[in-house]
Amino acid sequence: MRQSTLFGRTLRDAPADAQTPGHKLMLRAAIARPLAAGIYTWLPIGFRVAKKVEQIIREEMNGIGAQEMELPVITPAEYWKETGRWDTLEPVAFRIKDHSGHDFMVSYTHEELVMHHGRSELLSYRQLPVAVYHFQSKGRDEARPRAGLLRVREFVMKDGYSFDADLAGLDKTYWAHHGAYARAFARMGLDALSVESDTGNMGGDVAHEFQVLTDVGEDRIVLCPGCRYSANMEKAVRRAAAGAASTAPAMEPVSTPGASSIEDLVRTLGIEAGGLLKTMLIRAAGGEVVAVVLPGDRELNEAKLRKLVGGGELAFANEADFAKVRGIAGFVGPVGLGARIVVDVSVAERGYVAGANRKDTHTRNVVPGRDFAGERADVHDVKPGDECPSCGKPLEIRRGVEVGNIFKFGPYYADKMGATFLAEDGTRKPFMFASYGIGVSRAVQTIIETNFDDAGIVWPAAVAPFDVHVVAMPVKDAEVRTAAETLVADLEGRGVEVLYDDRDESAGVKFADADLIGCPLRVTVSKRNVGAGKVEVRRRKSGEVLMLDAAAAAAELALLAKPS
RNA sequence: CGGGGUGUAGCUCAGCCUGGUAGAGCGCCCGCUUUGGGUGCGGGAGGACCGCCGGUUCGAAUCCGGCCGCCCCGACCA
Repeated sequence: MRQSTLFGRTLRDAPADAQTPGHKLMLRAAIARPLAAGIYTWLPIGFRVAKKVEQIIREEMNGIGAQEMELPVITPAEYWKETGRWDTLEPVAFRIKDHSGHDFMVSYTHEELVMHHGRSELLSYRQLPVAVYHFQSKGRDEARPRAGLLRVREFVMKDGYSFDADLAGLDKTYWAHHGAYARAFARMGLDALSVESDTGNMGGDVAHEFQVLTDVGEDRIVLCPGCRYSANMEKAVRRAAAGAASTAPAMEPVSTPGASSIEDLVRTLGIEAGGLLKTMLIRAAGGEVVAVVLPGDRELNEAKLRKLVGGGELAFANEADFAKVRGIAGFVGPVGLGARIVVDVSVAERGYVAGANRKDTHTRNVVPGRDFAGERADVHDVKPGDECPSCGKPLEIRRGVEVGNIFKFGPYYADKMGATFLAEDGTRKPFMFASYGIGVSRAVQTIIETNFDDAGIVWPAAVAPFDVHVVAMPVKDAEVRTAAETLVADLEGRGVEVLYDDRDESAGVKFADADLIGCPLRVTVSKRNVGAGKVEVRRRKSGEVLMLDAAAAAAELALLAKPS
C-alpha cells in the first residue's frame, strides 16, 4: 500500500472532544472517523485491524467446531414479540417500518432469530450439540455513547449461539467457548480477565465477562490479589464477619433536627457511619415499594436488588410512595414501616441508630430481628479491603472494559419461543441455549488503550494494519526510490503486508507518522545507507535498531514479521 | 432522561465581558531548500452567512429567548 494514496490522513492534533488515549490515537492515526454520535466509519487502516481481529476470532470459533453463518441486520418484530423483548428493548432498539407499515428492529442482538432457525433446523437430539456464530452489525441506541469506539450505537459484533440437549452438554459447550475466548483475546494482544458477571434480567444462571483492566473502562471489577476470585461489581460478594449477638438496651428516640443524611448524623451524633442504618425506599418495576436497609457505610448494589425484586427498572420512591408506607423523607427507618423490607447481609445483630419515621427524629438501639423483621439479602457493593469470599484476603477494585461476554441461558429462550427437539427418550425437550459476544470495534480501541506510548500506537503484531512500514527518504532520489520499491515488491512477494511511505515529506514527518500508525517494524531506506547496500530496521515496541544488507533484507524481514 | 460544558477556517484556538460587519498558528497549493525526527525561505489559494431559528438594536459572532449537534458526569446499557 502506497501511503501517498492512502485514504485517511493522520492528525497532528487530536480533536478537542477526544478524551481517552485510545480515542485520541484512534482519530490521529486515521483508524476511524465519527459520522454521528457513537456511529463510526472505519478508514482503511482501521478496517485492516478490524478484519484481523475478526479473523483471529473466526479461527478460534472454528477451532471449537462452531459454524460461521450470517443473519440479517433488519429483523421482523414478530420474533422479538415472542420473548417480550420487542417491549423491553424499547428504549435502546432502533426500529423501522417497511413500506406497508410492518415493524422491524435493527438487530440489537440475535437470540430470537437464531432460536427461530434452531427450532426449524434442529429436530432431534442427534443433531446436538451445535454452535453457530456470525459477524454482524448491531444497532443499540445508547443514551450515552462514549470514548470513541468504546461505546457506540452501531457496531459489528461476533455473536455466537449454542444449542445443547441438556445442562451437562451446555456446561461443556460453555466452557469450550470460554477457552476459545481466552485464546482469541490473548492472540489479539488483549490481557482479558474472565470475571463472574450478572446475568441481567434475561434469565440464565451463569455468565462471564472478559474484562481488560484499564482506567478508561466503565465497569468496576472486584479482584482478589490472593486467589483467582474476580467478579463484576454487579455480582461481586464478600465474606462478612459474623457479629456478636446484641446486648443493646431498649430503643429510645433521639432528636436530630435537620439531620437527614448519613454525614449529618455522623457529625451531630458523633458516631461512625457504620453504626447507622440507611433505609432507602425503592420503587420496583411493578410499583411495589421496597425498603432496603444497609449499614450507613455501605452502598446499595442496584443489580443485586433488581434481581431480587424480579428485574425491571428501579427508581427512588416518590412522594406518594413515602406517604403510602408512612416514611418521612430523610428520617426513614425500618421500624413500623409499611413496606417490604430487605435487610442487607452486612447489617449485624446489634444496636443501630435508624430513622424513626418522624420528622427530625431518629431511634437509638434499633436491633434487627428484635425490633423489626425483614428478608435477608446481599444487596450491597463490595468495597476495597473487604474480604475475598473464597480466600479472605483484602479485595481490590479496578476499572475494566468488557470486551466479551458469555451467557448460559439454559431453557429460557426455548421456553419462551416453544423451541423443542425430540430427545433420546422420545419426549420433546427445550434447547439448552447460550450466547457469546465480542464487540469488534471495542476490542480494536481497547487494544490501542493498552498498547501505546508517547509517540503513538504500538500494535501487537497479530493485529497490526501492516507488518512492515517502509520509509523511503528522500523519495525524490532515484536510487533510494528504486531500492525501496524493490524491497517492497520483494516483501509483498513473500506475503508480508507493507505500508510504503512514498510521500515527499521530511524525515520528521515520516517518522512521526510511522510511530503514530505503529506498525511493528519500520524499515528506513535512505540516502545515507543505500549506497552501502544497507537498510535500517527499527522495532516499534522496543526501539531496537538493526542494520540489514539490502539484498537479504526481505527474507530476514519476512522472518521478523511472521516468525513461525 | 437529569446535571455540567461546548459550538468561530480541515485541526487547535483567540475575538464575546464593553455590539460597529472576523483573526492567528498549524494544515492545504506552487517554487526553491532540506532529507535521520512534524526543516527553512518566498509566493498563493481558499476557507467560517461565527450551529440553527427568532428577538432587541440604526447595526449582533458579541445581548436575550428557543431549538439542535457534540463532549463530560450520572441514570440506563440481554
